[in-house]
Amino acid sequence: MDKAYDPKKVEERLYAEWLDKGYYRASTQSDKVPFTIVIPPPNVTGSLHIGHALDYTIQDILIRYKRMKGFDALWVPGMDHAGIATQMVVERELEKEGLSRIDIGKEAFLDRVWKWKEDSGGVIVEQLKRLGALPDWDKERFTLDENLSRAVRKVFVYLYDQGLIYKDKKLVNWDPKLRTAISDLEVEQKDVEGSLWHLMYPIKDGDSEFITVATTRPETMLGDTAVAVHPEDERYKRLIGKSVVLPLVGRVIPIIADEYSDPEKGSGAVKITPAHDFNDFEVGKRHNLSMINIFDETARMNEDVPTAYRGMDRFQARKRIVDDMQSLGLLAKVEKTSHTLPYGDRSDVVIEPWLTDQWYVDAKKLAARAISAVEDGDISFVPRYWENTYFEWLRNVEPWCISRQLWWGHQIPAWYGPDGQVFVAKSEEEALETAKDHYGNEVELIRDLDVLDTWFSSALWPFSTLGWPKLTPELKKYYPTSVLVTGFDIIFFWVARMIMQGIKFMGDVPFKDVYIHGLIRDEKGKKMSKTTGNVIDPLSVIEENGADALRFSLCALATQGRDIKLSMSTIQGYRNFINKIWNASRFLVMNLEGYDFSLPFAEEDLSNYDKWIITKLNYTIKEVQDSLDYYQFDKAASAIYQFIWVDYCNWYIEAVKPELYSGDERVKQKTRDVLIKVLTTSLQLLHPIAPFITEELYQRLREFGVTLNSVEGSDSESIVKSSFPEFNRDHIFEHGYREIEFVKGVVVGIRNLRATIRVHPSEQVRVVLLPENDVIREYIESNRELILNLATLSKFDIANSGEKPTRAIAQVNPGVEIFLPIEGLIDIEKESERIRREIGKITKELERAERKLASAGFLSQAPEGVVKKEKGKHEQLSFQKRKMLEVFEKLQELN
RNA sequence: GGGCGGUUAGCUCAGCGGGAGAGCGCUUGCCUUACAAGCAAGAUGUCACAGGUUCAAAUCCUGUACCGCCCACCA
Repeated sequence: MDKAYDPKKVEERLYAEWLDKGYYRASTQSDKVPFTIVIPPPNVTGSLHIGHALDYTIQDILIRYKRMKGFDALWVPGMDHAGIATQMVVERELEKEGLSRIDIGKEAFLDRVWKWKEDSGGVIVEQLKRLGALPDWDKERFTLDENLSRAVRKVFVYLYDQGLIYKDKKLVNWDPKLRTAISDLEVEQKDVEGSLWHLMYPIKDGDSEFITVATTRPETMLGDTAVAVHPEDERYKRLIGKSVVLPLVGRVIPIIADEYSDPEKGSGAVKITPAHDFNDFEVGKRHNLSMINIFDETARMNEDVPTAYRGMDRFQARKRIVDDMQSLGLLAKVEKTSHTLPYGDRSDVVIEPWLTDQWYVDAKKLAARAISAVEDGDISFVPRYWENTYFEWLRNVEPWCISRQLWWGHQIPAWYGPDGQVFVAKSEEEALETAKDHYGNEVELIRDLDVLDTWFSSALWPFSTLGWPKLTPELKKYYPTSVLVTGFDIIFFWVARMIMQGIKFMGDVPFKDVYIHGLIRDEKGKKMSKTTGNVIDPLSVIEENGADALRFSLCALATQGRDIKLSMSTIQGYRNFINKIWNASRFLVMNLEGYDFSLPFAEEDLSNYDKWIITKLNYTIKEVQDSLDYYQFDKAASAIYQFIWVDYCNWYIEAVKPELYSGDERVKQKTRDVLIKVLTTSLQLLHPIAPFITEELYQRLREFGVTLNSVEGSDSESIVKSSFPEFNRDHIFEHGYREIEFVKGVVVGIRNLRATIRVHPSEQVRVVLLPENDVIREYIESNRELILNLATLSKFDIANSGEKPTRAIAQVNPGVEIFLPIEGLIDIEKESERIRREIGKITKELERAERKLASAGFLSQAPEGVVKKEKGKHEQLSFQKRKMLEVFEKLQELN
């Protein structure tokens, strides 16, 4: 074996093998209990970033874990067509050729998109493989697949028939760059510095009288149809009912009274532009105001504004209007102000409220059951506090605008007759059929040009990927899925909508748990972004350190309820851990030559440290299982890390080396067996997190005859299919465990003394141990060899009380005094300082124990076990303190 | 304006009613035949602050401060 682990020599080969052998497959034929995850489908335009890496690593860990636990584990992979994102990519491509989608037309454009998808879309799928993720590739889905599209149409028609989807003409968030409506969720509020312009509107027939309104968007004045004041506002009461002449336009518009007008804000009078402001729209409806649209779809001034401004961009028009108002002397003042503006999350341009016909989902009606599903515990969020966020949003949910004026996506299944009558149907044939009935004769229909919001189809993902609307065996077996793993940023976009649709169409929740992980940030806590240049690219991390190191890092950092700060040095630390396992295995392999696995050993052959490591292993198994069952990935990782590195490598292997090199074949046999058993079990515990190295090492050990049981039976050919270790109460050896823990303390004590006087490791020293009682004397006696070996001593003496060495440095452990006699001079000052510090520490703890034991309340009200423990602690501490004081006195005598 | 999360070692974070922990970093000594991507030993804390509950509080409650996020509003 190489001296260091080289992931490059391993990962690609093993992944190909897993594919080849079909380990990823779930099967409806199997009678195992299903465990299902559907992947949050990445955009077809996407490439793997570190956030994906976290999301998929967690899912792969769960799937691999459950598969080993004997579940029929299904992980459905797939991609999202990502309407806007994909259309933008292809449009940019066209732009380079000097073309626009309008130039080539819809048909040709869609052909281009599909071609793009075939050629360069979906690279993320290949990258998933680099990560070691092993979903069921046979079940890969795409949101525009025929069956998924069928599901979309069926859902649309059904909801339409129930009145839960409807068409409405009102203000929407209009993205003038993408030229489409977007939903509330796709609007980002940003703080910006702007101006507040106070405009003077002349009162009609008023003697050069003006009313002043304030606005941050002066260009919208061209669409003003009223000025509103508060009915109780004394300043303006007398003007109510009068009119103003809208400057630049000349339109006469009324001054109306409406509670919406806030006397505290601006001038107290507010211009009303019903076609371009959500609040004004409401005011307009209340007062029957006309709605004058002044923008075209790109937010340029249209034909309904004075000639001077026609065709102007909105910001150009703004400047011009302000200038014109100023020259007319109608600009009262300009204030600097900071306010928030709506931006499109994709286009990053300012959104305009625009009056259009759009399709809406009545989300409020669907929300009720989605709320109760979580309230009733049919779905649990992990961590739980996300439920509040979920409730808050759903309880105040607004109609969901689902139509998009794009080309790439699911075209809305609605057709219009000659008179504008709408026919919603699953197919054109059906629509024609219905239309024929309606009109009494055959007519031509025109299909709605809009497509659906991408999230409309992803909301169906948990059941559409399993075959719905067909009642497939997959749908029956794997729905509802077990857990959804995702980030908090799409709780509204996706999670809530899946729950609404799942309950509506399947009559059951789409998943039982929702594990919400944090966002990955850079080491300083900043969001990673390409423009800041602080991104960690998972693929180059894999290239440098291997997929296992990346996966283990992400797992170890995946604590609940916190964002993750990731740095390269952290990853390197875990890379070292992966390498450590490699070397421990290498050590074993070096000692396996000519070894016969067929010879069993009996439990009575086990030494106390065998029992100690087996006990530790069992506790670790329990810890790992419990942690994974409750999505505590960090705990699982650290339990394994601690066990393998500290317990197994640093203590057990070191303790066992002499036996391994001894001539006693029986002992050698036993030791190798324990070493191998513990290592392979550790590899299994680690496998869900670090699949490559564990498989590689298992394959190498198999060459020596090592085997693992598979979930189906004996001798698993791969660790992927091996059966996850189970906690075994019979393998908890309390006595041996405690004894070794004591011995470890003695060893550390001796090493500590050696380090204090800087004895060279190879230099042999004599040590005297003075046990407090016979039980401890026996412990020491029976572990003599172990102590000698681990503390690198040639011998030590066990003294009786009264036989303390006079010239020695000392250390007091619970139950035993440790002396290291010194030939030369002791640096009394330094040594005194060390002991003083020790005594100080002990004293502090002792005082606390004394205080507790002196409290009547504690003795009467604390549980018995706690009191007993406290007494034991007190006893130990007073022994340590007493003896340390003696040591200290002796030291002073030497002085 | 409403809500959520955080504040523990130099850094990153566990712990969430009964002995303040880990990793990294730091100090010291070691190339000890698995590993220097390593081994051994060590130092480091008003657990943000103020009250309260309790025999017992980093942990539970109330309030404050600061940091971060989400939602809503802004003429």
